[in-house]
Amino acid sequence: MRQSKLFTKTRKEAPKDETAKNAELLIRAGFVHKEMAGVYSYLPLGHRVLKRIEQVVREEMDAIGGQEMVMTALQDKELWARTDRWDDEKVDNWFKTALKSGGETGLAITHEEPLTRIMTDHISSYRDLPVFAYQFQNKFRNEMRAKSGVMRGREFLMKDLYSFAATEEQHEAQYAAAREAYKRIFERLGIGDRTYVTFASGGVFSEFSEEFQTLSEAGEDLIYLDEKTGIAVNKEVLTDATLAKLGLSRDSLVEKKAIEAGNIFHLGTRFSESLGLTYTDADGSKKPVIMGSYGIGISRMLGILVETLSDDKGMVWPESVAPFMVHLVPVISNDETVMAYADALYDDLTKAGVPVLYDDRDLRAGEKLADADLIGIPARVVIGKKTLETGQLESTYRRTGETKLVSREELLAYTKAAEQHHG
RNA sequence: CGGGGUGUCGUAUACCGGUAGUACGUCUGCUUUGGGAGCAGAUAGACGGAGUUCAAUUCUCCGCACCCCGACCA
Repeated sequence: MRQSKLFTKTRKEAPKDETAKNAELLIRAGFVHKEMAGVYSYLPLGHRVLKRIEQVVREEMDAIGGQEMVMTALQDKELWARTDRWDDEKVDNWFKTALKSGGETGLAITHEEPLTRIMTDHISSYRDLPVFAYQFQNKFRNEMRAKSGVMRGREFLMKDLYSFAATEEQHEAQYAAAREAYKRIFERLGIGDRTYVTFASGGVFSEFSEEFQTLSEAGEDLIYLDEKTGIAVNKEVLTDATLAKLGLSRDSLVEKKAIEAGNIFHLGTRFSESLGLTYTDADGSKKPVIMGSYGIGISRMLGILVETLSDDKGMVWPESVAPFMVHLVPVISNDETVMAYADALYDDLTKAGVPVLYDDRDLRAGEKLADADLIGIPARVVIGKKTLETGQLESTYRRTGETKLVSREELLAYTKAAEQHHG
């Protein structure tokens, strides 16, 4: 992509009403636009990252047998009344609206109910189980207080996976598979080393749920981490009884701020029983389906990556989700030879399938380089007089700041390796 | 939802019951070109509605929006 054609622009200053680092940088770099508190539009660069995060998640969901689908945002009030999750007394963060034809609808806060009902059309025998189904879909939650930029929005993109099993063993296997898939996802997104499986409140369905908490000063949660074992406990369930159950001692725990990157739940038969999702077992008996649900906030992940991986110059995208792999920056834009060289290189790289952002704008070096640092593409290739003389490409890696001279072949090999390593 | 705070060009600010100014940014042109350069010109603002007043950005009231702390957060 030629940067001169990119409709978004960078800015030197963040809006005065943004204090969250993720929102400041994302807005300054033109990745997102704030519509109102907790509601953000995703502009081309932000959208590219979002799509790539989605792709990493999709691959891992597919790898465990997940079947992708997409459900509606508008919800049937009657359905939710059957599980007692429509009443404002029970669930207070619905966006509800009147239907012109009479009645009422609401925007989905989650999708256990509709999917369970859908499954009643398709699951009737133990032979139909197990099933994993997932989607990427906007969720709407009427939060009392939106904050932390894109990490706590009223409208946000979420991947939600649901599991349906015949037996407890089958369910445990599904749960374990999802848990492992989540670990791989956070690993691939570059935050595996600072993301911990954390015991948290299980809600009404089970004693505990497991959260994937990413350490960050911007975190809203407090977790207690046993650094030796890597086991963590959310403050909300930190009791002596819990610690005893987990074999942890208070003395070895350190308090850390963290952001919830994902959460996985055992749902038991709570939904299948109230919505009549049953199957006939081999012996002819009717049984409720055992369910689980597993969520990752995709748009929140964008914020987590900015919060945890950026530096004082700007964002630093991991290769797995970067909007482009290479930022091609000719630094003497009034030099025809330099620009011709850069043009040709841009064409070659593009033809070779390398996603390149080409800064063909007529600006001075300082501005281009500052923008490149802000946008955070993994490899920056600077074209200047030196390049013309040596034919070597001056590559700087955003994460390490390391600069080295490489050949075109080496640059291609790097992008390919990055592609492979991170999928 | 409880508490606190803020609304003046995009940002930071100034002044004031009487024509709203400055800096930076942004835009245009020229010069310049390896880390946000220079010159010239231009653009753009009082959150909204009532009220008081000859006159309101300024005072009063009512809204609205945004931010922060807490609570909440399948």
